[in-house]
Parts: sequence; C-alpha cells; structure tokens
Amino acid sequence: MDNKKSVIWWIRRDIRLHDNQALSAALATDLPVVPIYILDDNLLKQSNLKRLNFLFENLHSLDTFLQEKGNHLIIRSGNPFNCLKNLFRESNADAIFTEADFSPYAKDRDEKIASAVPLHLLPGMSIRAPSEVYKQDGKPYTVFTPYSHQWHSSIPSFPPLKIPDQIPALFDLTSEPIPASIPHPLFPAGERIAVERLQDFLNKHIQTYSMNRDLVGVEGTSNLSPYFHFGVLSARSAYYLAELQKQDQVSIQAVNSIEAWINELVWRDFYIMILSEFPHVLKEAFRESYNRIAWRNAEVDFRAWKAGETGYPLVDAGMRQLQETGWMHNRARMIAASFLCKDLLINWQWGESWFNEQLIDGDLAANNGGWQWCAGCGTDATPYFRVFNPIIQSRKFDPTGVYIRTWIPELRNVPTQFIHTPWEMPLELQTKVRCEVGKNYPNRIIEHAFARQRALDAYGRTRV
DNA sequence: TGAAATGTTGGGGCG
DNA sequence: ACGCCCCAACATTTC
Repeated sequence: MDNKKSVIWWIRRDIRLHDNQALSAALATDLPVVPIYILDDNLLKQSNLKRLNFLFENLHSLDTFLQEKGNHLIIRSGNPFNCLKNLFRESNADAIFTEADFSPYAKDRDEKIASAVPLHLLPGMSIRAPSEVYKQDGKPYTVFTPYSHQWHSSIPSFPPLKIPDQIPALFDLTSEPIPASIPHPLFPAGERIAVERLQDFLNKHIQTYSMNRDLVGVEGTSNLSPYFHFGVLSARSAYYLAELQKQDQVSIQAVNSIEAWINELVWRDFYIMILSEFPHVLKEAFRESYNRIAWRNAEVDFRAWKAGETGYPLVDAGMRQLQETGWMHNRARMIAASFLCKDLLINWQWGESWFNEQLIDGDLAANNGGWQWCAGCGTDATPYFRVFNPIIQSRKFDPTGVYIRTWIPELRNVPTQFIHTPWEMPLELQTKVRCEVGKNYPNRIIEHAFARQRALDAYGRTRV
C-alpha cells in the first residue's frame, strides 16, 4: 500500500454527483476521493424489499457514473463506526465528508463517529437545514404557514453545484459487491434519469399541477418522491430549477402551480425539521393529549385495510396500488390514512408502519409527519373533527373511476354511476358486470356515517 | 389539503 | 296582486 493521503466521501442519502456539497468539499481538498456506501444493518432491517432494491439499483448506477469520472464505489457492510475506522486507516485518509442527516439515529451515529475521526457534515438533505429556520425567539416552528414564510424570506446563497469532470481515485481498496437488484418498472434508477424526469415535469406538467395534483387518475404529480428520498435528486437543485421555470411563466395559473409544487418541497423541509427538533414524534403523538385516544385496533379491520378490501373503492384502489407498486398517489394516501384513523379507529402508528413497509419512497420524517397530520395529532394538524368521507372524496378526485378500475379489476365493468358505491348496484346489474358485492368484491366493513360519529366521540373524549 | 347540520335567501307555483 | 309554502342554492356554524 502506498502512503498517499486521501479523503473519504461517505454517501448516505445523497446518491448523486450533481449538487452534492459533501462531494464538492471532498474534492476541494485536492486529494483522491474514496466514495463509500455502508450497508448498515440497523438501517437495512428497517427498510423493505422494494426500497432496498431501489437503493441497490441506484448504487449500481452511481458506481457506473463514478467510473466515468475515473473513480468507483466502495461498498462495506456492518457497523459504520468500525467500517469507517478501518477505511480511514486503509486509505490513509485526512477526513470524512458526508451530508448531514437529521434523524435521531443518524445524529447519534454521526456524533460517535465524529469523536473518533474528523467528520465534516455538509448541508444538502433539505433545502434549508432545520437550524436555519427558527422563530424570532430562537425556537423551532410548529406550524407550517409561518415556517414557510420564514423559509421563503431568504434565497439560497449559491446555485446548484455542477457534476465534477473528474473525481481522482485511490485504488487497491477492497469492496464488497453491490447486492444484486432488478429495475423497478415505474422508477428506473440513476440520477440521469431522475434529472430527466424532473426536467420533463418542469417543462410539461408543473404548469397544471394545482389543477391536477389531486386527481388520482391523472398524472398530475411529479412522481419523484423515491428519487428525493435517496437524494438521487437534489431538492435544492429542483427548487432552483422550479424557480427558474417560474420566471418564464405568463399565466397566473402556471405561476400558482409552480408555487404549489415548491410548497411541497417546503413541507419536506418542515417535516425534516420537525423530526430533528421533536424526535418524540417517532414514539408518540406530537400533541400529548392525543396519546389518550381509545383506539379500537381491530386486527380484522387492519388486515382488510392493508389488503385493499374495505369495500370502499378508492381506499382499496390506493392500498392495492401501494402493495403492487410501492407507491401511492398523495391524495389516495390521505384518504386511506383518514379511513384507518377515523373510520376504523386504528392507531395511526399501525398505518405508519405499514406504509414504511411498503413504500419505495418511505421516508421517516415525511411519513411520520403525514400520518400525524392525517390523524389530527401532529403539528399544524387537521382539526380532529375533520373526517374525510371516502365516497365524496372518490367522486371528487376520481370522477370517472379510472383510478379505481386500474387497481381493482373486479370493479372494471361497473358503470360510472355506481363505481364509488358498488353496493348500491341492483343485484341484476351486479351479475351482469360480474361484480357481486360480498362475493368477489367485499361489502363495506363499516358504514361511514356511523364510523364518523364514533370517531368524533373517541377524539372528543381526549379533550378536557 | 372536510363534511354535516343548520340557517338564510330568493324564485316560482299556487290558492 | 299578494302571501304562503316549497325547496334549491348558497352561507354559516358545528363537529
């Protein structure tokens, strides 16, 4: 082994070469860069097969990209502390550069590592770091709207960073193979494709985002969440490009749409901040009083919900889309979540876990924030009495039933008049369209009007 | 980033 | 012509 010095670029949730501040800081040392991804069992066991597969696909892609830049990816598995100490010695490293992560596990892990080796934490996971957006009194926000105003009150100090031309390497380091994986049919891996998809969305679709985002049967959302989760896309870069696109718009609607989409990026920052500042949200309700809800927690209902067999077409369509693809439309997520918490009176944490087990974009901060919001127990929460009516939501956001028919084959021939309420079909018609409610499509497991009242009572009892 | 219950208004049918 | 009722449409309140 030569005694040439190097620096380590520890890749976690920034699987990209573009706009990567940790990589950029590593390159600024003018030393060879050792890119490493550590397969940390503590994290892998909290993931799911679809998400792991997507991760591995992206690691393959990153390795290919690195080789074009004269480098290659090192894979090690085990405890990050030990892996890094070993690699630090093997590569005669000066320092480790990495993107700051604000989850409790990550902060604890990084603190321990920083006490043993020089570890430089760089921003980039969120557009604004949690500590960047505080109230006047120096405390974190707990309500989104004032947070977003403060968030918008300054602009990023520099444009997105370019992909480096070359990344000088250190050779002769051992690497494990990247685990085998197969391409996901809906989310092909790699930052080139991700950036292409972002550009396509910004060029063609974002102008109608506010009009179409809630229509579950329309490609109205960006469908980029898996890429943002793993940092295959830089949120900062996406924000920057969206702002540029906004300058070119003439119609009010297009400008509003772009602002609405940017707002979703701000929500992402908000929940990253909330998890960082209030880590208790992983264990319990953000608002203490909501820990007292007397959940029914009926296992049978939970199974029906997971399987997409509640008898409410839009809820079932969403849950089946989730299980089949690892992704669910955002409006469907809200409707399914409301149904679990309010109609079934099942603890939102059960739903949070199931989503985490199924989602390819499953993100600790966003998933927890979304669930607490739907359950009405989180920051900036929906008032507890706001109960979605799954039939009205269905009529409003899937008017022709195209989404329902896509994910529930047994409802495919049901006329639009009955697509949201198949139990109202005359028996004759049920036979004719081969959808017999109670036989090949389930009866409603609960009647909404009754369930709504029960939820109002249960939630109401937690108040003084 | 609801929905239901309740209240109000106003047009039209009718005696 | 007028008051009365019905009820749809809209607004407000309540959960």
